[in-house]
Amino acid sequence: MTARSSLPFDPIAEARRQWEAHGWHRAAPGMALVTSVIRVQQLFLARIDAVLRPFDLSFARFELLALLSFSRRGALPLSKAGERLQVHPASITNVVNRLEADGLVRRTPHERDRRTTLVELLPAGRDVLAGAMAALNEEVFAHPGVSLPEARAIVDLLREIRLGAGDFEEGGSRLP
Amino acid sequence: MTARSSLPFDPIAEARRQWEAHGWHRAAPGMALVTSVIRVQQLFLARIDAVLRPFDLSFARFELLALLSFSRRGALPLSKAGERLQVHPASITNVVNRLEADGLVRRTPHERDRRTTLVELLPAGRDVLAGAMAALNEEVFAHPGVSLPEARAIVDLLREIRLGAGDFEEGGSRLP
DNA sequence: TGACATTACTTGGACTTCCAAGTATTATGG
DNA sequence: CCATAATACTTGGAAGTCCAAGTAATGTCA
Repeated sequence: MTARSSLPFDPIAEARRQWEAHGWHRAAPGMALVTSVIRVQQLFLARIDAVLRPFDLSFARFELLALLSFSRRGALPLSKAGERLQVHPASITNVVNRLEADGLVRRTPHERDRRTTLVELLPAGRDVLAGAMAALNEEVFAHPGVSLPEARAIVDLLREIRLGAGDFEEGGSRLP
Repeated sequence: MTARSSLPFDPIAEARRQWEAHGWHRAAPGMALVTSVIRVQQLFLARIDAVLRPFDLSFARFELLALLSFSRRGALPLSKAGERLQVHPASITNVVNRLEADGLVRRTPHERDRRTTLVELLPAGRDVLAGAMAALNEEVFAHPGVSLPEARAIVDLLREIRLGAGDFEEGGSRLP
């Protein structure tokens, strides 16, 4: 679970020192930022995977179940799901295959557009999701490792990065 | 490269709305934090991979080359490298296999401890690293998508999360 | 209408990461 | 000293991701 023994020093601070020592002053802060984000993501994902393992879910599979449960009809085109979860179409196919094999969702043809396939949340999927959601909320999301104001601050700052990267449009309407 | 079309709204804000609507108030901020970190990591990693592709390097391979270049003798035990890069031993084996096949590093037996294998940076590896480092610094690290004070703020906040997760010990000595 | 582009999904392959188990070597304690 | 534990690395397998290419269906424009 990437839970190696803890180091006697901050590896990112050490890396920054190396960058400065080599004269890469303009890049050092960005390097520290990028490396920090990657590392914290690893830590979060390790915790998430550990919590979801008893439910036989990966985070990607959990996200798809959650997304479907929030949709009006409990069903979405694969393309819409991939767009919302920001993953490659092939990955969606893979995730849906797994969930379908476990009986948590099923594929349904689209009524008008025969290119499109819908993923539909099944009752069994809703049950598994409920348990996984409670566990994740309690064991990970409720204890992210920083105070509430700090969490808000990080989310706001990271939002700027996502916006700058063209992840979404500022101030759009609702309606997914 | 996970560079799907941009959404007309912020998917994380939308998710938070769903959490609140379901009464999961205690978990909503943490959910937004965790999801933000995961998404920004994907964005950074996509940019990094694109820049490193011409050098035939993954970020993991780049990190190992950089780590070796910073070490006094240009060589480290596999175990030390894995510890510093915070990855599974099997992953280090894999990364070293790739770099060795490309002639960028080589394995060397440890003089005293015959269990241990050293990875040694070869001149070809140093050359490739120099180019990749310049490209990464210029094209990614120098433009992380936020201002310098904001970058510092994020690094400091994320440091708290890493520290709380037992990633490293506060105020240790230098010496990697 | 009919060629051509676009969209939606699937498939196969290359990579990567992790875990579990196995081999080899070194350290430890009675 | 020797059985046992711990450490270092490798291997094989399961998952997951992405890309490139392929099939099928729909849209577009002359």
